[in-house]
Amino acid sequence: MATTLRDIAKEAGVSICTVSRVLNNPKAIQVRDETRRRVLGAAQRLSYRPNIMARGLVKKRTNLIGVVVPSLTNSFLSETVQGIQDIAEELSCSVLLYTHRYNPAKEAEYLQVLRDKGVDGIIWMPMFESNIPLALELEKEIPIVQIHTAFKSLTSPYVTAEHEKGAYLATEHLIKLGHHRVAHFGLSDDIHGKLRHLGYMRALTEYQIPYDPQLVFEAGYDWHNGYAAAQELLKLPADLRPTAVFCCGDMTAWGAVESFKKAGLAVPEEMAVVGFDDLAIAAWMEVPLTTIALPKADTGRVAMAKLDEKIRTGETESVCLDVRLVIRESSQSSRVSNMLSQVQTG
Amino acid sequence: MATTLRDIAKEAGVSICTVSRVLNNPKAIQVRDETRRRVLGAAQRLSYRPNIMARGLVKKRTNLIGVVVPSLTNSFLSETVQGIQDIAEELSCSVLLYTHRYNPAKEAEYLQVLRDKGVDGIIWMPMFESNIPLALELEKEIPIVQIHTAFKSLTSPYVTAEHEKGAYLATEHLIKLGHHRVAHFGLSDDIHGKLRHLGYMRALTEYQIPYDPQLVFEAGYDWHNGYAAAQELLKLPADLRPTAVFCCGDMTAWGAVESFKKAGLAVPEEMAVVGFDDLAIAAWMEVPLTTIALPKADTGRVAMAKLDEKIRTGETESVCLDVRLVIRESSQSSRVSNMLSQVQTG
DNA sequence: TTGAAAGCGCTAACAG
DNA sequence: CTGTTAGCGCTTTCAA
Repeated sequence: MATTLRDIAKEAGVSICTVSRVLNNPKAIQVRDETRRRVLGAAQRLSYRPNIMARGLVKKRTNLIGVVVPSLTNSFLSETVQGIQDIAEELSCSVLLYTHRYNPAKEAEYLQVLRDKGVDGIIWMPMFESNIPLALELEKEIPIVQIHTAFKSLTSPYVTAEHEKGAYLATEHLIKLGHHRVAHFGLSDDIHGKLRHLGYMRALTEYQIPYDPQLVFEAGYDWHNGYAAAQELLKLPADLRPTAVFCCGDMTAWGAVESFKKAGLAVPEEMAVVGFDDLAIAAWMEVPLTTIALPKADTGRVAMAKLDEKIRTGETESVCLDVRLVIRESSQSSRVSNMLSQVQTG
Repeated sequence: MATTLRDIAKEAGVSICTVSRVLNNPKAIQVRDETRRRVLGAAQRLSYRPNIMARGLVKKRTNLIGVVVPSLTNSFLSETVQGIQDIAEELSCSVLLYTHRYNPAKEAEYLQVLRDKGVDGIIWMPMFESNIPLALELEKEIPIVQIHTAFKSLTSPYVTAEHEKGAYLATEHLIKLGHHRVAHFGLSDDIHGKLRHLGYMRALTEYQIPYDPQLVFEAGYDWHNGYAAAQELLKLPADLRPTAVFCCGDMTAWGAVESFKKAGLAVPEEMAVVGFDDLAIAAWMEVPLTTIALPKADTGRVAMAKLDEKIRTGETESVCLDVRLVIRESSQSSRVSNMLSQVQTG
């Protein structure tokens, strides 16, 4: 059986409460040195470890936070979770992790389970509007921070990123490279997809390039989606074919690149491709991928810090983190990029 | 404030203990129907949710398990964790996740924290021998299941996979394809690396191919390692150059393939490549990668099931899960593979 | 069929 | 400086 305060008290010949005092106030003033030494010695000898549940029961604080995300089999989210963990550790707080795999009922269930477990707070990537009522209920009882996306009808703070701006930067980059027919592979029924599409549109507008709906292809975030969309694109008559495509994600872009290569199109010479996310693979592709770097781990880190603030002070601000255009070779030949970098450094 | 048993008791006009009885024994015999109804009604009305910590305190059971792995930014491990979660959910048990990022001190710390938190059991991917003494101590107090690799000096059961056999199958596959000079990119100071190297050696021996140390290159599991090892390999004089290489991981293989392509070598025609792991990317590469499929999610699922068994019965067996050769195009041209499949189906 | 009472291990006033 | 007391929310004998 684990040793308890009582055991130490007996061993040290003091009261339980004195033991508690010694153990909790690292530099306590209110304990005689001699006593302190005895207690510490006994604790050491009996290799005492506090019972977190008992402590939690009385302090109403578990040092446990819950995380609810759709999945981990997605390097994007796993990096975010990693970021959460990093800060959680600094705050010596543990992470209870739940992945609902895009199942609305599970998302709801996990949120509730987390509340029941008595976690101090929840970091949540909201996916289903159907769970808004539940979330409204929960956020009254427990601090919540939304990540990556946010239901604005909740009062809980969020940590997101400039998706729209990222899409704008990506598209602008292609336009500045001289492309006039820029396609977009993306999703129209998804929050991030919509924002990225919006950024794409804004760039076209600002650079006075007419919007051609034929150049927008529905495609999700998987490799296969990109591959398929590229196949569709290649069916366009030669004179309508775009010379560049902005993809909603790096995996999509990768699939597209493979598809283009298979069709005999050189990337970037005959088809420039830009992705979104800046996953590790972007740098490893045969033609390294130009993309938009999203704050993956940072989102997690900031969210955890905000949650902590919210738990302690009851308040915290939302933030929208910045994104960055990462220029590699899939959008331009290295000759061009060398010229560009000379211009920049010159 | 959350509603407690006391609130319900008052609302229903019964004792706290009766409430507890009703709520815990779904089909209890020992409560009058009328009473049961009143209690259930009150619980409903007050939207009661049990306080897990209080319950845990008295039952000495938290329905919490701990998972300690090196990292999540690794699709291999994130799939395993996903597998653990799947079964954990069925057992309605939550997962406390810790990633130590290959830091021995943290691994030790997390293991202890987990014990302190009062988790019912731990699933652990052991990484550092320096933590064996601690583990020996811990396994006396709390059920532990090792995954992916195992310290045999612990009595804790493990769930691993046939790495040696996988390496054997990969190498054998290349040999059967007619390759006589098969290189190996791998790690010599890592458990999995050693096993894979062993399997490679065994295949050579069984097929009476002399072992040439010049063909073994030290390379870790990252893309860059494969890329670098391939560069080294290409420095060999033409007559010594191997025609095939078995890599210790899919990322390594990917890096190698890119390196070969950049050097003008066609894969698989001039250089056959086989990986290990069967990550999602293996199927997406320009030349889909032949590889060894490891039970990633299954390892997690089985481990969680075993841990549960161990928690409940005190005993459970170790297992070594099987692996599978997945033949794609990086090891053989599609003509050959077509011929092969005809042979198989004919 | 129900309730009273003890206690899980810990913290936190309040006295001494 | 230290001990006494009460209680967190729940389960669980043991009686009634």
